Amino acid sequence: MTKAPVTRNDVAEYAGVSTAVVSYVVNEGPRRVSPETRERVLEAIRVLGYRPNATARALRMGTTRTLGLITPDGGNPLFAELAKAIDKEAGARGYVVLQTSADGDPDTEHAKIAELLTRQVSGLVLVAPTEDPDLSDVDVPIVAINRELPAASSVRSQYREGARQGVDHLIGHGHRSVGLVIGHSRDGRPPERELGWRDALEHAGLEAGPIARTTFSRRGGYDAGRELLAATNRPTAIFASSDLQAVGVLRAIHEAGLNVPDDIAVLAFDGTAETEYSWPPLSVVRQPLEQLAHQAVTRLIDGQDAVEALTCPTDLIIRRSCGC
Amino acid sequence: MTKAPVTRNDVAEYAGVSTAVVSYVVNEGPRRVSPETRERVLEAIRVLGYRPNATARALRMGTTRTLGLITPDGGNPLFAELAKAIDKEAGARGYVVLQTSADGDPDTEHAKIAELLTRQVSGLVLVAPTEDPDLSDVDVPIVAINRELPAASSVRSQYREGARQGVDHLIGHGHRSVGLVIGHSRDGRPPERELGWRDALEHAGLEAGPIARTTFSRRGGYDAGRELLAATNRPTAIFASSDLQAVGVLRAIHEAGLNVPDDIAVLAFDGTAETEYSWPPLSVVRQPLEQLAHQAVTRLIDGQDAVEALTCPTDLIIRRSCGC
DNA sequence: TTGAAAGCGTTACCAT
DNA sequence: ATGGTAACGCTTTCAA
Repeated sequence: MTKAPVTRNDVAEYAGVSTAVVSYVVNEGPRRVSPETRERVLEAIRVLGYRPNATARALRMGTTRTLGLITPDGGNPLFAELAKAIDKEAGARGYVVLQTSADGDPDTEHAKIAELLTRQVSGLVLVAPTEDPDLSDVDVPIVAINRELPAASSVRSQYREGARQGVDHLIGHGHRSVGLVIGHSRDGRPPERELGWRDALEHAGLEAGPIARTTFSRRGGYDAGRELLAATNRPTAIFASSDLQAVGVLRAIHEAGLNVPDDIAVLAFDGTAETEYSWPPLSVVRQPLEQLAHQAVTRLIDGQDAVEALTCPTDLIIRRSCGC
Repeated sequence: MTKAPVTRNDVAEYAGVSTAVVSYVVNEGPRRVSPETRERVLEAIRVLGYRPNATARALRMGTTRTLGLITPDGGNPLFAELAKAIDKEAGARGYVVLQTSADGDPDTEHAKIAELLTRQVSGLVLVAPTEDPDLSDVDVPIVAINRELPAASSVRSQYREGARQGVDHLIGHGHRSVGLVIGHSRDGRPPERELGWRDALEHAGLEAGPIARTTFSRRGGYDAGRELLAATNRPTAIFASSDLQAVGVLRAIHEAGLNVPDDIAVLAFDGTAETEYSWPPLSVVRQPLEQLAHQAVTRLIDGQDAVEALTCPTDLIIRRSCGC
């Protein structure tokens, strides 16, 4: 259980070589090692159960090969799925990820960033939404996902285009009034998804339907759903800007004794696994989480200084809630 | 963006003291420092933007204050919520957590364990279910959550008692036939939750209802649900051993045009957030994730060698799917 | 109260 | 092809 750790010194001694040689065989470089010596070292490593100490290596090399990931809430399925994708990408590159939640609180996020920097992460992934943190003294590459950060690279889903495509689809079903459930604007400007919703309506010559602004949560969606249902101009379709909200909307509709999609159609943005088994299964505009993860990790590790935002197209997934 | 890192040496120089003194003030020990010197050092730290290098510290101290966490699937809400709870507990103790998924694959889990050990984690949390890994050369404390591991401490939800309580509740509603949706047995023995289900039935003098064995997934639950509905002895209530499965069961029932709970009652084990907004909201036996997390982290950090299993009681949460 | 220096496990340069 | 060794940034003992 708690044996004394085997160091590279022990291996060298056992194999009758210098520590440098052990290093050469462990790292397959930078110098060649004769086959027989190599074999001896390998044998020593096996016998002794030697495991290289990544901490010492990191100190020496100046890189931990560790990524830091901060999401607003690790318990949120969207962020959990994103995190999983990031871990997978990182793992494929020999990186490991320190994941933590900021609880949507700027101070907490700031503290977490500091902690991760102290831990010498090689790069930082910051996921929306939280207020912009102070990044002035950050000395590692950062990429923001679904979030615009001054002086940080950013990778995003095409919120606006995706939303528009989703709402277009709803309109295609003949709906003339499409309600919107969306979060509160963070920076005073209307959120991208709201813009996409407007784009679609406008293009179809329709009036903007009722809007319910609420939190990005199931509960928020539920409240918003009730609000929309109670409105004098009750919409015949609802576009929810997140899965969580959509699920809440669904509950509100069920409670009202209404049917989805016959009485009201629903379409959600995000497309986490949960939506596939809601009742009815939700048609969604799916965020390309794997792509976002891939791009983010690639940028961080390969250090494309490209600070310009990269946007990834979403995917319209048709299920039952839209009326297809 | 990429400035040269400020070391403790720079601080010492700037403050006109030795590096030892800087250490004393940063760590508030082990020696006292005169107020004015201390102030100079603090000032230097502030001006220079010095951030201690945790890697070097870890090397010197022999501990990284980092926990490793391996779940079968970080995208699974249950594990995501557990991970969040663990991160919170760890964070409160100044620890940070390296989280990764094993995809339910023993080889992957083994590889991840090796990677984390190389990273010198101070402790390892292994979450069920995967086949037992080889832990022989692990030299850090391990705690298994909801999983029995030879030579590892373990913290678990009271599966059997919780299941029994849930099924008892169903029986209390007058159900005489309670079906079971459960995973495949991993070690040949019947799973705890199945035992609990049997306990309740037996105690009530009821026959064991139909059982559908499937995967721990929404899809698995859906298939199992259809199976149970098609059975000649269709049960009037179903106990699902996980949220994911319950959600699948719900879908199968809806598709069959049946009503929950009027035609069939459903009760699930786990109690993740998703169940609160399913339709209808699921009554659940909730796993005490925060407690599990707290106990696991405490054991790891404080190193209670107590290898005996600790079990935490579950919580019966009544919502609508049981018929209350 | 403060400073010098050893040493944690590596890597890689410079010798040999 | 291999060995000796300095250095990475830090903590802490020992001396002053």
